[in-house]
Amino acid sequence: MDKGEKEFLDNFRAEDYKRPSVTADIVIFTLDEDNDLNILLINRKGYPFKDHWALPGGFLQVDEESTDETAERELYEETGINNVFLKQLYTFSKPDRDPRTHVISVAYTALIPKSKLTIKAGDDAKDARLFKIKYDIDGINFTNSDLTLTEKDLAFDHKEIIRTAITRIRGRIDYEPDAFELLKDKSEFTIYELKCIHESIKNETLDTANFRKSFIRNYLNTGFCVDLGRKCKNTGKRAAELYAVNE
Amino acid sequence: MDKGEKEFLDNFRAEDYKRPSVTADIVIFTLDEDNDLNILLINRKGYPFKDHWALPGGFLQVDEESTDETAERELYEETGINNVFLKQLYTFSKPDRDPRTHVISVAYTALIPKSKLTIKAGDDAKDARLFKIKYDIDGINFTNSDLTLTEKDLAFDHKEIIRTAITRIRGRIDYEPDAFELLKDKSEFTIYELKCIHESIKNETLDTANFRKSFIRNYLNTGFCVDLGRKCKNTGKRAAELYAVNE
DNA sequence: CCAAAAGTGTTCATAATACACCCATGC
DNA sequence: GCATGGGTGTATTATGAACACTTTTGG
Repeated sequence: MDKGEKEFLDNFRAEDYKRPSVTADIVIFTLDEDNDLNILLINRKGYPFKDHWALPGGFLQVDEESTDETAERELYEETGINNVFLKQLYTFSKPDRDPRTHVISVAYTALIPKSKLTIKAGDDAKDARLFKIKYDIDGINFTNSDLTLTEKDLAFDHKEIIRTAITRIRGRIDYEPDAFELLKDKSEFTIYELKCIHESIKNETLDTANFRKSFIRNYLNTGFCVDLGRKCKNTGKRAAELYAVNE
Repeated sequence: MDKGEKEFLDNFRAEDYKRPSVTADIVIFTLDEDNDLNILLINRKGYPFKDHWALPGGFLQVDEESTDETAERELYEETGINNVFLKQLYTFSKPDRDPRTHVISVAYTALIPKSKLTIKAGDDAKDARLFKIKYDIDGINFTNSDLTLTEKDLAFDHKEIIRTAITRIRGRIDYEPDAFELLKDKSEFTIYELKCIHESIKNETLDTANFRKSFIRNYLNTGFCVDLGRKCKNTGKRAAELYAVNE
C-alpha cells in the first residue's frame, strides 16, 4: 500500500455515506416422519410483521463476519447445529421489502436431517416450528399438526425466498449430491431412504428400478458412495443393502 | 398495519445500527473480432486500488433501488446500453474485501455482443477496456493488444468474482439459451456463429454435426428459433442458412 | 397367504459422441 | 486445386422412462 492510499484510508469515513442494512435469512429444509419436505419458520415476537411467520435469520455483524458466517451463526442459535450444508441462494434487495429501512437479504438454503435439528425459538421469536410444504391452486401452503399458513401469514418477501429455494433445490437434485445431506446417517443408509428424499423434493413418485440404476451409475460406480456389504436387519420386511457416502 | 406497528416504525431509527455498504459489480462478457471471450475492466482513478483494474459497478442508492437496478444503472453509465441480459451471480461479503469499510458486493453477469458496446470510462475510471480471457498454469490472465494483466493487477476480490462468473456461465451454456445473447443479431444468425460463441465460452472446439443436431433438437424443433428460409450470401465461402430467435 | 418393501431384467426412445464424407466458394 | 466454411449420414454407446417380475419378511 502506498502513502497516498494510506492517507486516503485514514481519512475515509464510512458514516458519510447512506447505507442499507444486510441480513442473512435461511431456508431450512428437512424431512418429517412422513418423509414430507418441511421448512422451519419462526413466529415473530416484535414489529414489524409481529405474529407473522418468517425465515430464521439475522443482521450481519459489520466488520466482523461475512454473510456466510451470519447464516452459520444464526443457524447455530436457532437450531443448535453447525458444520452444516449451507449454500447461498440469492440476494433480495427491493427497497421496500422491509418497512423499517432498506434491508438487503442474502438468502441461504440449508438441508438438515430432522434427527440433528433441535428447534428452539431465539430472542426475536415467540415460536419456531416445522411446516409441511403443500401445493394447491393458490400456490404454496405451510401446515403442521395444528396450524395452516397461507402466503399472507408470511413476513416480508419470505414467500418469494421460499419459492426460489424450492425451485433451486429441485433444479439441483438430479445433478448435485444435495439429497445425501438429508439422510439420517450418511454412513449407513439404504437406496430407498435416498429415493424418499428425492421423491419429497420433487413431489412425485419415482420408479424403483430406474432410481436404483442411476444411483449405481452416478454415485456407486463413481466412488462417491460405497456398498457396506451388510444389510439393514431391524426394519420389518426384507433386509435392504446398506451404503455409505465415501468421505 | 396495526397501531403498534405504526408506532414502532415511526420510532425506528436506522442510524442506530451499524451497517455495511452495498455495491453491484458487473462481469460483462463479450466476443471480440477473433471470437475470443472478453471481459470489460476499468482502470481505477482513485483510492483504494488506484491504477488497478476492476469490474464496473457502483454503490446501491439506498431507499431508491434494488441491486438489480444498481447494476442496470451502472451498466448504462458504463456502456451506454440498457435492456440487457443481466443476471445475479453471487454475493461477496468478506469483511476485509474492501480496505475502506465492510462492503458487500452483489455480483452480476452481463452478456453483450460487442456491436452494442460503446465503452466509455465513467467518473471513477481513467480507462475502460476489453480483455481476452486466457488460461495458463497460474490461473487466468487478461490481455489485449497492449496490456497483459495477471490476477495481481485486479482490485479487491474481483479475480474471484470473475472466476465464479466464468464457472457459472460454463455450467449454464449447455442447458440455458444464454449464448443467444452474444449474437450480433438475434434475428439473423447462422448456426456457426452460435457454435463460435459456445466454443469460446467452453474454451474447446465442438463437432459441427453434433452441434447442429442439438441446435435443431433443442432450439429449432422447440420453436425457440425459426429457420428464416434464406441464406447469408455476402460471407466469402459457401452461403449459410439463417435463423432467428423467436420473440 | 399376502401386502409391502427390496431387488432384477427387458424394452424402447432419445441423447451424446465420434467420425467419415460431400458441397460451395474464393484465392 | 485446395483450404475453409457449410452441411449430411451413420454407427456406437449412454441415458431416461415404462413396466413386468421375483424375493424376503412380518403379521
